[in-house]
Amino acid sequence: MTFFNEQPVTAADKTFFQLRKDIVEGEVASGSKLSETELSTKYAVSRAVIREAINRLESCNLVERKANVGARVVTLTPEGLVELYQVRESLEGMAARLAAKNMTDQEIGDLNVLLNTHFQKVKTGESYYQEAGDVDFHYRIILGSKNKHLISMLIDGIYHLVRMYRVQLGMTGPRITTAFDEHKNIVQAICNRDEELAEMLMRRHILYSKNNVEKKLEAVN
Amino acid sequence: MTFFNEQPVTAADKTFFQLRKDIVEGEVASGSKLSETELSTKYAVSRAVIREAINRLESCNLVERKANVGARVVTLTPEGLVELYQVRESLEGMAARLAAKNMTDQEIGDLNVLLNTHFQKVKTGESYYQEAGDVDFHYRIILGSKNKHLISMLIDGIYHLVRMYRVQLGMTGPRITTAFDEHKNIVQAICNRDEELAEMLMRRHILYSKNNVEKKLEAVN
DNA sequence: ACAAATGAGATTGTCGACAATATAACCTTA
DNA sequence: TAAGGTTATATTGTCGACAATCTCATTTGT
Repeated sequence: MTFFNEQPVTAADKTFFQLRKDIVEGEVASGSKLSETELSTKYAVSRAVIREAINRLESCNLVERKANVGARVVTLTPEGLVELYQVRESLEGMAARLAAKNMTDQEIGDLNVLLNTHFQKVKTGESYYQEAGDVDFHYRIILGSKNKHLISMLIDGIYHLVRMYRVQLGMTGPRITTAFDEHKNIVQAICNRDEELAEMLMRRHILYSKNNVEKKLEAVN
Repeated sequence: MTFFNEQPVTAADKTFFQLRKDIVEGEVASGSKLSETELSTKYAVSRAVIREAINRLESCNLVERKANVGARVVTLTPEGLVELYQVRESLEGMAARLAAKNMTDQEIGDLNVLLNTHFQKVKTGESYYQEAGDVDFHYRIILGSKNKHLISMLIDGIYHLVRMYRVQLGMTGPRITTAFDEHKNIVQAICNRDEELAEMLMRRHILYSKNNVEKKLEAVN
């Protein structure tokens, strides 16, 4: 998976990545306050570095900040999850449309290869698919859109929040084979350069995914 | 117009707003370098404040930053404009869909009132409509979606860049009366709680708008 | 007893100085 | 002369200290 090729260069980068990881994986609790002095001792950097990291986390929608008061990790709610999937439906639908238009034949070929490797794993019953595989599939289509803003909004803007919901609410269940078929149909539409269909199928795919996630959410509560 | 109710509280806020205004309106040239020391003397604040402002501007897609090198104001290109409108089509389409679902009857009533005042101004030939009126219309529907991420992405994320294109490429021409009719139909769909149609009409509206803007862009070059 | 005012403590916001890095001019050498 | 290395300069990154603001407990007055 060629996902996280972003590599830190400054101390603020490292701190940002580390803090983001800790938040997404729940090591820093959802809803908890982010004290600048406390974090600066914990991560052994100055407050200026922490402040920059927190600012970037705010851009990712992972923390909320109030002037002269401070920053808190976002709280996860069913409503928030629904809103997130609504945005995903919209943006990733458009991404699929643009991918059908802009991906090279080479890239589409690679996508088919990826799908085949997933198919092998699904057949042998490996559970690898759901997490990394699904992410990788969506990631490639997003990049395939070749739209800078779309890519930035999805990858930098909401992907980590989606992952935070998945990790912290334990959304790593099945829905493997059906999701695989949906992926296959989306790729087929992209192969055919059918923008309209690619968008529609991607939107449905995310809608199904949302319904599935909501069902699990109800089961938990 | 109740657009900019955001009011600065810290020095970083003020500097951010001022710098954003200067960039959008072209006072700070597109593509120019943002020197931290230079700006700190110009705006009479410390470099820390400037750095925070620049970080926020990066989140708005108004400047691009490279580690250890610095920040530059984004350059405006025809391709960038197309990408921006593609994202708008996607997000504002979804906003219209959600507005048809989530706006209160009161809010829809207010929207109709707004439309009527615009109609009066269009009839008497005032050009006020295009700029502020169009913005206000879209703004209300975005807020009407009641979706936090959608609102944040559109208002904080891309609106100012859209405005930067409009101002600097002189996109303040006609397309008044036809756009008005499109607005009217969108509101009608929202009145009828027809989510499907509201989204479709909004997407078309933005598509037309994009084509119109592109035509002007060609005329300029 | 309750509400508003006051003050102590802690947290965020801002600042100037220093360290690390990139850019560009200059020098060296083939 | 051109290519490569080196130094000088300027810019960004990081730090600790101080100022401004908020929070909350205590006090004060009715």
